[in-house]
Amino acid sequence: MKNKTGFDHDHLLKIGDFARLAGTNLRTLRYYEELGLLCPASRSAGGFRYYRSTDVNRLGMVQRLQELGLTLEAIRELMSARERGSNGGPTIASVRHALQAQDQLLAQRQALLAGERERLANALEKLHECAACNHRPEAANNFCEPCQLDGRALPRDLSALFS
Amino acid sequence: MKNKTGFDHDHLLKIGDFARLAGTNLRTLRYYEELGLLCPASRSAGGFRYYRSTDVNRLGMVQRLQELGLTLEAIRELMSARERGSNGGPTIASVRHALQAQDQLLAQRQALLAGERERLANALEKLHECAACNHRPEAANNFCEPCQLDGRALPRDLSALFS
DNA sequence: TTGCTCCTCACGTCACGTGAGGTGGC
DNA sequence: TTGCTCCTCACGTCACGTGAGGTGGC
Repeated sequence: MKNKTGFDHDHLLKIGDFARLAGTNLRTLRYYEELGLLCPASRSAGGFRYYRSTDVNRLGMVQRLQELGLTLEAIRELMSARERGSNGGPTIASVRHALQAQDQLLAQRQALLAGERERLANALEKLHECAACNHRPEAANNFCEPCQLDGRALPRDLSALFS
Repeated sequence: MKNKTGFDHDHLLKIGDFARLAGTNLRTLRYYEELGLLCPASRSAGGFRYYRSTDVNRLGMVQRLQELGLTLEAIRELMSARERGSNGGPTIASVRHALQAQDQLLAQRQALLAGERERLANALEKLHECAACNHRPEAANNFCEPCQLDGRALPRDLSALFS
């Protein structure tokens, strides 16, 4: 079960298999290793990277944090769980801190999205009124006469598309 | 009220003032013009860009769509409201379509975020159990003995941070 | 006229994409 | 041994960041 380098590669995946499992590609994995974000568990004598299958979970977290707009450097810091316990691994407290920080980011983003959807709904409602009106806003003025007279501003999301 | 180029620049903003108003910077505005995403309403004889203040709404929509991960090219297409009415402006139908497409993207993202928060909550709960246990998962095995015995896998979000 | 703002190159950066040319592993 | 996978450069791209050197506008 050991190869000639003396390292047991059972249960480890070559980069291609790991990439398929994780839904990413070779270039990205090599780049993440360069940044110290996700390193292979070992290398063969010929330089082949070998990954633990459980590291797909780590990669998944990186991907989800990227969707929130964090840079890879910020992600590395957030996931590094800086304090290390007596066994060399992260402490319970540091892991909790990292998870709570992520939850805060998610909650903030949720609030933004809810606000944006509400604005879109308002814009669509107003657009329904516009459909029954014989005026159209134009880029140059951003108001139609009827709305201008009663002081109702055009919703921003309509202004964005009519100009 | 007209300058020597014969163009009325009243109510128009120079790029710096527009950038401040919109919460962006000069380079970004020039780049968006290059892509045809947001063009100044006019130029002075000396080449100065002049923007309509209402175009901050258009820029805001670009920024919100960027946060959803769309490329600038995809944003340009989504906001171009391709069909144009008899007055040269976009039609009610094309604007409605663009707004509804955005709402779908937002709804999808909301669903993802809700799922992620649920997973984080599960991980934090499990972590609370771990705090009362004298084993710690390690990168090499991803399981502690007690959990391995009763077949409960480590939540992915914990695996991500313990390995 | 002074000073602040604007202009156009043009090179740098981040997070990869995409070959080129060569070698490892079952 | 064959063929598929992997390796390391290294240049390209997207969405800007950041000067350099020069000009416009009230």
